[in-house]
Amino acid sequence: MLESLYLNLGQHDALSDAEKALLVGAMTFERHFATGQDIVASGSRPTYSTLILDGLAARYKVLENGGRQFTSLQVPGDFVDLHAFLLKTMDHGIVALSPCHVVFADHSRLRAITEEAPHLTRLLWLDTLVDGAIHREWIVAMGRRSKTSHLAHLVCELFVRLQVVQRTNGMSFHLPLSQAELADVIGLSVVHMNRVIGALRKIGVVSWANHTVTILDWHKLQEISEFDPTYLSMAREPR
Amino acid sequence: MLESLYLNLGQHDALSDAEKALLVGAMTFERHFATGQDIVASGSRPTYSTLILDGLAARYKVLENGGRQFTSLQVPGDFVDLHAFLLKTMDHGIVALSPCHVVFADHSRLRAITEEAPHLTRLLWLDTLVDGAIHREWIVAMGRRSKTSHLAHLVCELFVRLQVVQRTNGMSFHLPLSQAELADVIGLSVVHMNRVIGALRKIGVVSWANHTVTILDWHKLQEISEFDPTYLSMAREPR
DNA sequence: AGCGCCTTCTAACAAATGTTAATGCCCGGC
DNA sequence: GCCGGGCATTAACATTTGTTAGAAGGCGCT
Repeated sequence: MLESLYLNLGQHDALSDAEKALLVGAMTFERHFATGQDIVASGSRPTYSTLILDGLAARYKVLENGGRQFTSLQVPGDFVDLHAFLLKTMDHGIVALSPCHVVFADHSRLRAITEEAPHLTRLLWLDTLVDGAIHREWIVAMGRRSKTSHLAHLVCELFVRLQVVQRTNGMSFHLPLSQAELADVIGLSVVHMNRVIGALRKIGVVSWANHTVTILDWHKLQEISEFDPTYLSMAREPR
Repeated sequence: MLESLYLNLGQHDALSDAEKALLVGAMTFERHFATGQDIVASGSRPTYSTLILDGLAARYKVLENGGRQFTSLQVPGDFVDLHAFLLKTMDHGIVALSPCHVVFADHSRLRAITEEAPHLTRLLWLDTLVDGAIHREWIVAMGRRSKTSHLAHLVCELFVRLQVVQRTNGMSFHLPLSQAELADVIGLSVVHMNRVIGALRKIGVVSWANHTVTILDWHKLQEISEFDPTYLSMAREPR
């Protein structure tokens, strides 16, 4: 059941069978969320952390003027609120962007892992560090890239992350986001989001229809976005 | 010597004397960096992590067109590259924005802490999680706040973080950033950065001169920026 | 005091992005 | 098959932000 988690953690360093067993043992119950449902509410203090088995979710904050900003997209194999294990209080919400199948890991069992399994602890820590590295890349994209480049970068990132957990199909992947939702990822108005997607299409590097993105020219896409996957720490080495 | 680190980690949960001793034991040698010097180079694989004892530093990435974006500001008590302990390869550089006094912690000794001191490990992990929470807040600011609100938020954040490590003076703090550097924080052109600072001044919520920021109206500043310190996890509770 | 350099600040204009509104398309419910 | 609602797309116009250029201020150095 935890295959995608093994793929996610295992891309950085080898996972032993004992460690896999500890992860299985940390899981309590499973649940399904419908599109648009909150998986974790902002301000809550969960006593478990949520692992996505299938589906797409996102962290978000809402401002007083009603504006919403997604701060991350979460794919299968991601612990969407592993940080709440130590941060305690959620400072943001997490919403299902597609039907999501998740499983909950109890904080008490995660704590036991930190007491007894240092290597696995480091891998979980690393998982949150990669999260931070992705945040930094988003900050750079928002601050200093053109919007076209930003979107291209996002496509590259999602493709690579989904490939790790075997959710790509050739050079295509499913992206169940409306343009309004995408605008809340990039930080744009819907109208301009539409223009930017049109620009990427026009260049001919991607086709984008029916919520399916197909990369037509990976090399050029990478060039436009200056995408360098170093920040995803995909090298398998002792951690 | 590590007072500011104790203040930083200790704001989240109590630090025992044994833990403080472990931290002291992890430190190897000290060093000074001049303004503008790189403390850690992008692409390097450091075998130690750097703790700021005094001074201001920043993480940054540079794009091909020469644009630079800071992805975080680091104050005394911050481990600027604790994440490199597990990420291994630096995907960004770290530069001194003022004269910096730092001390290096060997990765082998940090690793020993993860093997032997679970609670201290969780506090160090937490430190990187707060880092991530700050990143998320920056993403929200870049994506959905007005530039004035973004700058106001930054002022609030820095004030609170500096207060924790006792680097404020009443409602003032020293911010040794040129407007060009500030523009690389917010993601603006220098000219527009100047306009935005002018706007904040005009509203009368801050005075800003000689690299010293004084908050004249905390309440209004907080209102403009919708600053809510929850994300900094300043509550002291078991972690 | 005078010089050179960096930084702040302004102006004028150009480009990017937001807003409002309208159109057409697709898809599910009846 | 028809209707209604959400979504994608486009247009026209407003606002924000960037660019280029230059003036003015501060500050260390000689």
